[in-house]
Amino acid sequence: MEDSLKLENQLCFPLYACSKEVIRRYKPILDKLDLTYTQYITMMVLWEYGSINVKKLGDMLFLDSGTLTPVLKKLESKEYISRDRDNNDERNVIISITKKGKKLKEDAMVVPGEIGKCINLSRDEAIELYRLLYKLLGNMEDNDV
Amino acid sequence: MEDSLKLENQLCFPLYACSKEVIRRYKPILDKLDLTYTQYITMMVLWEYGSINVKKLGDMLFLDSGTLTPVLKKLESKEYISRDRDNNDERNVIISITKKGKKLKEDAMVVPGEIGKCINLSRDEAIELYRLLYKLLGNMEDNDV
DNA sequence: TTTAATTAAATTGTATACAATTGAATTGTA
DNA sequence: TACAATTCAATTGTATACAATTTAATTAAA
Repeated sequence: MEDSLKLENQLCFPLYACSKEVIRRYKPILDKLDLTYTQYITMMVLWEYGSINVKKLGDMLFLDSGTLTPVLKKLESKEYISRDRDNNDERNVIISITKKGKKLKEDAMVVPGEIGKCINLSRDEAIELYRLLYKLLGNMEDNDV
Repeated sequence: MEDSLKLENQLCFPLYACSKEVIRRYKPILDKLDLTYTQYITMMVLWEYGSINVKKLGDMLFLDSGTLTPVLKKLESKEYISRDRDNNDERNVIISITKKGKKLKEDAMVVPGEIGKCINLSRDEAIELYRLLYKLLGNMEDNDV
């Protein structure tokens, strides 16, 4: 294939560009909550589960401890979460949401709606995009193990 | 919406996760060429156009000079590109591919095929994903200006 | 035509990302 | 039970990303 190295013929590039551009759209919205995007998706897991250890959190977010540790320390300093060693297995650190962290969810409720405004895909398209992304994600995980 | 803040209900998150995972798949392949992903997509533009200024390159790659300057200095140190002020407008810096940079393309020809192996979408699905990503990207650019 | 506004690249500061390594805890096994 | 292998979080080192600022060059406007 002569053109296989053209930027416009890549599937990965629009994926990469789209991801960054969407996250850029999050910034002004999340700034009001004093959260970064990484902190926001971390809080999302905590809003849903209340507490979870770093390993499982990393599996969910596709992030390793090298990335998560500083993010979690930051969220701890903002008093949205607490970090404690697991007494049953001291290797694990359990992250738990605080009262202040739970309260933050109320302010965050507006975020998905705000982001939705700049997505501009039809409902069917959004569903199809979602399906394809998770299919791709699943395929790649299989090749891992 | 009660569940609008659940991770699994986000469209952005699989976009973000997918982008990172695919780029992670590039790493062992690009390591052989001693290129990072950002350096690789930069070289892609240069392989196609030969020379381009930093502003236009940034528009194409969705990257600003804060990101590009160090990437370009690195590629310059590897002698794949040269950086020169534009004599017609000294504000611009023109990036040009070198002989060594052109030669690198031969080795890079295998990359798209290697990546293709871990994508595992049907041809129709890949085309549809590509379409949706560029549609989303286009929509967001409109809301910019 | 002198000054004001704009533009482009570089710089600065903050926040990811991730590979590789380290150190402590736990598990598996001889 | 000892000890090797594994696991987890943290650390280290490198490379992005991007907002905001700075500096130099160019363009617009009074």
